[in-house]
Amino acid sequence: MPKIIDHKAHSQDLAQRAAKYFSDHGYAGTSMRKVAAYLGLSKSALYHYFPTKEDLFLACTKEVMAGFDAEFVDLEASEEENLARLTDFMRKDFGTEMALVFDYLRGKNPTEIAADEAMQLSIQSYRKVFVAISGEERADDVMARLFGGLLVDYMYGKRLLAYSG
Amino acid sequence: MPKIIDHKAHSQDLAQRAAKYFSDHGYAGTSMRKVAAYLGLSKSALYHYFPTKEDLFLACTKEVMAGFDAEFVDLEASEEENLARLTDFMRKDFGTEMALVFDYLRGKNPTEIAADEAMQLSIQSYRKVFVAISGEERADDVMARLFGGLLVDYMYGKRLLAYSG
DNA sequence: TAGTAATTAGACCAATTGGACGAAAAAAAA
DNA sequence: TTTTTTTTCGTCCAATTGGTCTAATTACTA
Repeated sequence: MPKIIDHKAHSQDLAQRAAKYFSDHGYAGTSMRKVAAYLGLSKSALYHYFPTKEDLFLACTKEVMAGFDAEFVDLEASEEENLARLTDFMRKDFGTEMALVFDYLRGKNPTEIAADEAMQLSIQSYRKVFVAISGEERADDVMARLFGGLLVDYMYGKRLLAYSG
Repeated sequence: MPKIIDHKAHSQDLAQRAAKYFSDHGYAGTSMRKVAAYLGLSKSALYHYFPTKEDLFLACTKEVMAGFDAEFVDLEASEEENLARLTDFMRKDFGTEMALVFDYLRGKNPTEIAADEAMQLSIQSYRKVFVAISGEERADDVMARLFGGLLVDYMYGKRLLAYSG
């Protein structure tokens, strides 16, 4: 009956690519027309996969927040080496991803954030990586230090504080 | 000749209040009409003070980024106490202020950020406070840890990592 | 009181927005 | 081939956008 396309897989692919546009332009700065053009399809086709703009945005944040993997850690390597690799990996998209996160959390109060499934899933999957690298006890502290280093570096526009390889 | 109003002081007051609206709604999500209504004046009046939307936004970021003072530090108190007070103070508006910063930096590359006067002025004024609290040598590290703690706490929706009073 | 300049209000404009809709095109099943 | 269902396209709409312009209002000076 249908065309060959795997609807779900195609949706995820679109959402993943659309995430870049959202984080580059912000939620309100992104129009369905423009993101459709960016993805190379018509507005109607985009609406076929995502009934509303918010549906698309939520799919995007899910894709971004999910795309992180505890297999990243190299058990052979030292903590230093692992943190340096992780830092380099995260630095690439830190600005755009944080912009997306702040857009997503905008207007939510702490209670709502704590209850937000996507956000909590995301940060827990980050945490797992730090537990694997630095152990349960020091994980939170190391995570805060690395995020903070990236944040301050981002605002400086320089590599200064974050570990690096 | 004019009405009594001090044009410059009035502008700054408007910008300071408008900053809240911008960080709550994002740049593209803020319309001149709505922010004018929020400020309690007409759109034309707002345009009288800020010729374009971008002028208003820049004035807002300047107000927010400038509003930080090295006199915050209590030389009598311990480092712990100073950091706890600073954390509590920054936690209040951390989400909205970071949202504004990320909106401001959106699309800029590291070189442009490093060359951006407002951003560099802002982070240096932060840094001064940390130098006063923890000394020149440890200032950057402590700053990164505190920012990171606030960031992770914000994403958790809980007080967990940041120092607190 | 009359004059003058800063301030405000409201109508107006072209462009863009999110979304709805019906019809065309594509590809599988019969 | 014919049917059926998914995917795509282009058009249309009311609402909102940033910004301009003219007219009214204000509060000071003379």
